[in-house]
This record gives sequence, structure tokens and C-alpha cells, in this order.
Amino acid sequence: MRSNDIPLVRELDLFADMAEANFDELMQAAFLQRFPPQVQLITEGDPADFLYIVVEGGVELFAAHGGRETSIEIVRPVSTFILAAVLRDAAYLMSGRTVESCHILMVPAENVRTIFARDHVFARAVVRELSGRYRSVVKSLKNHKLRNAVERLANCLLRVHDEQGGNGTATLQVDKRTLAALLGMTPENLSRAFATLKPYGVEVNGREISLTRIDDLRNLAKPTPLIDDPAT
Amino acid sequence: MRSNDIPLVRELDLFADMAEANFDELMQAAFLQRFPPQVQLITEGDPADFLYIVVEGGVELFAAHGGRETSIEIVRPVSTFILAAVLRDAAYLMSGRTVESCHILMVPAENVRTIFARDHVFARAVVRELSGRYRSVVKSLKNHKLRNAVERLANCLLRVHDEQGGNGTATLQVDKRTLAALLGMTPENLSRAFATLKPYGVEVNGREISLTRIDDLRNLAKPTPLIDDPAT
DNA sequence: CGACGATTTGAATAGGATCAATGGGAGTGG
DNA sequence: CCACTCCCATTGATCCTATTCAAATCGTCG
Repeated sequence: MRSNDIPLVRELDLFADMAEANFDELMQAAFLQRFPPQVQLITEGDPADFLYIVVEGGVELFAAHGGRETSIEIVRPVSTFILAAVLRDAAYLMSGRTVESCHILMVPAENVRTIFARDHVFARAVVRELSGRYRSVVKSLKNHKLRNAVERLANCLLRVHDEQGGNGTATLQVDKRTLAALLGMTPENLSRAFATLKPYGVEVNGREISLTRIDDLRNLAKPTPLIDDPAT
Repeated sequence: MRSNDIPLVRELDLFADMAEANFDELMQAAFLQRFPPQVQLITEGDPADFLYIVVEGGVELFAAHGGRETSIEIVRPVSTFILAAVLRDAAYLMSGRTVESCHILMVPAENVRTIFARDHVFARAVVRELSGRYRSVVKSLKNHKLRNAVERLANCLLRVHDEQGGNGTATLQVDKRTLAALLGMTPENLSRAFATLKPYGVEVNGREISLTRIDDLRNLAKPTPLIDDPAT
């Protein structure tokens, strides 16, 4: 890995408190790499050979079976993915592809397991990360099973809007085709969902969204921290 | 906790290798309790005050929002549930209810966190359990999103059949209403799914199922270890 | 026997997906 | 600068799966 990237990585929660020697050993084997959008990084069923950490960009985890495909989760910085498979030395359960330009840190799985066995501080950080991933998947599952397409879009817009300052406008970070996949619907259905939200003050112009009736929209979306709060 | 239950608990993977003193401290505060079917043990949104371990029976984890309800996962012995919430000292994301008569071990969350911070061996066992729970939820999610109702039932029947000796018959452990919930469908739909499977050699008589054309059924179900293998 | 709950069956409905066709904007080449 | 092309987005029509509502049947337990 390039030495000027190391301080950035060192500050990640997962590595912040671990012993210097162990961190160095991990980083000696690791590398930080750029990927363009729509690159498939891992394939389900393959043995877990690297731990991946999304430093910048976004990665879609998805699974396929019998001709169908489903998006499981979108991983945003700074989070790991497939940590569980690495720790168990098992096969990936999901495939992963970039949705934007990404900086991804790749750490060989064997090094992760070795240091995990040796460094108690790192082991505890792993638990924190892993429990966070677990809760994230559960929230994603609730979002998909307890809300219909329109509600998922409404909550997504409110979240993006709040993240971007909450001044009544929002800019989508991805194209609508990708957004549809992330929300678990077809592009056609996303168009219809936007149309359905027009009476709730949602005006769309390409990637620019303006929300003129936030309260109405919030009333429809019914956001809840048990689904929408990324922290808890 | 009753002292004669302790050896049983001590053998659970989660506790098997930890220091004696720490185990004793955990068990001093814990208790093993029996519950009848259909008892709600935890409610989403509540603070995590106990770690639950299913020693016998089965617990359905589910979530509700805006008048809808969805089953997330069924937890079978011997597994924990809501371990992630306990470790993070956060609110439960799911509610849980027994689906059968259960033996449940309840360990106060604060004790779990205390011993987790102190006992490295326990911390590693926690990681193993947590990573297992994570992968279990992902498999459950794939099962629901990549298969339709008939396929889910077919795979369920094959799994039960194999567990019970694989001699062409199987006995359902729960009533059909509960089975429908576990498979993520309505009771009416379960009936129709059974009817659909009749041409594949599935004969139903109350809770007794006989499978006369296993190969055909397997061909329809298309089981895969990436969804159906509980171990990996 | 009678009542109640569980299961099955039937008909109607809803939510999304799929297929097909049309618009619309960005980039390209004349 | 303008026409052309391509890809994305939208719109319309239809299909499919599963849910909902309603009614009939079955089984068990008083």
C-alpha cells in the first residue's frame, strides 16, 4: 500500500486502537485500490480471500440464484464488507460491485485472521464493526419488507435531503437506474414512484430534487430510527 | 439459575472455553426459563437488557411498522439472539416470540458487556457467534428474495426431511399457521403452495408429510449451500 | 351433538415486474 | 450550427405473484 494512504487507514475505527506492530503487519500485506463504477469485486461462493473496506464510493452487495438477482445492501464509507466470511474462513454469501468510483482497501483474509487471534484490541473493534454490519442488514431487510416502493423512495429522499443540509433540495449521487436497484425496484417502477410523490411536493429534474412539502412527505414516509438511523 | 442446568450451558460454544471465574459471574446473574408457545419475549425499540439464548424450542424474530409485520428469522437451538444490540448497548431492532415451548437462557446485558471487555476468549467466541448470526440473516434474506413461495416451501420440506432421517417422510414441528409465518407467506398461500407441490410427490396429512418423488422435488427446489446450509 | 378454531378453497384486489413503445438530452460527426 | 445516434428515462398495457376477503370444510374437544 502507498505509505501516504496509511494515516487515513490508521484512523478507521477498526484499526484506530490496535498495536502498532500488528497494524504494520496488516498494512504490509494490504493495498488500497481505485475501481471504476460497475466493477464486480467479489462473487458469491468464492472463498473469502480478502477483507474489503470501502474508503470512498459505494459498493452494492447482491446475490443471484436461479436466474434471479437481488440487491442486499449498499455499503458506504467507512465500512467493511464480507467481514463475517473472512473471520469464519468461509465462502462469500454475496457478490459485490462498485456503484461509483471507489477507493477500496483490500486486506488478505489470512492476515486478518492471524492478527485477530493475536490482538485483543483489534478483536473488539471487529466485534463493533460486525455488530454494526449485522444491524445494518436487519434494517435493510425491514426497509424492504415493511415498506412499499413509494415509501422506500420517500424515506430515501428525506435521508439524502437531510444529509445535504436540509434546505429543500437534494442531489442524487447515482443515476436513476442504480437508484432503482438500491431501492429494490425496477427503473420503470422508480419513475412511477416519483410520479406518485409529486402531490407530496417532490419535483424532479434529472438528478436535482426539490422537496416543497417536507411535512407531507415525512407524514407519508414515516421514518423511524429503527430502520433509517444508520448509527444506532 | 438452577445449578443442574449449568453444565449444559457451559458446553455451549459461546461459553465452552472462557475462564471459570467469568463464567460463574455470568451465570450468577443469568436464569434459564421455560416459556409456552406464542409468548413475546422482546419488543423492538426497547433497550437491550438481556442476551437471550435459545436452548430448546424456537423463537421467531419479527418486526412491525406502519400496521405491517414481517418475520425476519427463526432462531433454533443453540443460538443467541439480539447479541448485536447487547454488545452495542442499543435498542432491539426486532421483536421476538416463542413459536413452541422453549427453554431460554437469559443473561443480563450489562454482565455480558462486562465479561466481554475482560475475557478475550469469550470475546472471540462472541465474534464467532455474531458472524454466524450475520450469515444466517443474509441467507434468510436470500431465501425470501430469490425464491417464490412454492420454492421456499419445497426447500423447507427437503431440509426437514433430511434432518429427520431422509426416509421419504417428514413431520412438521409447528402448526401450518406458524409454518406459513416462518416461510413468509399467509396460511392461505401455504395451502396453495402445498397443492402446487402435489405433482412433485408431496402428500400432506395434517403434520405428516410424505415425499414420494424426492428427485423431482429437489429439481424444483434447487437447494444451494449458499442459502440452505446452516453451518457455513 | 355442538362449538370453536384451523385449514382449505374460491373470487377479487394490489403491488410490482415485464414487455413494448415513445420521448429527451448529451455527445458525435458532418 | 445542425442532424444523427445512443442511452436513459418515462409512459402505457399486460401479466404474475401473493394478499385480502369471504365462505366452506374438517377436526378436536367439551
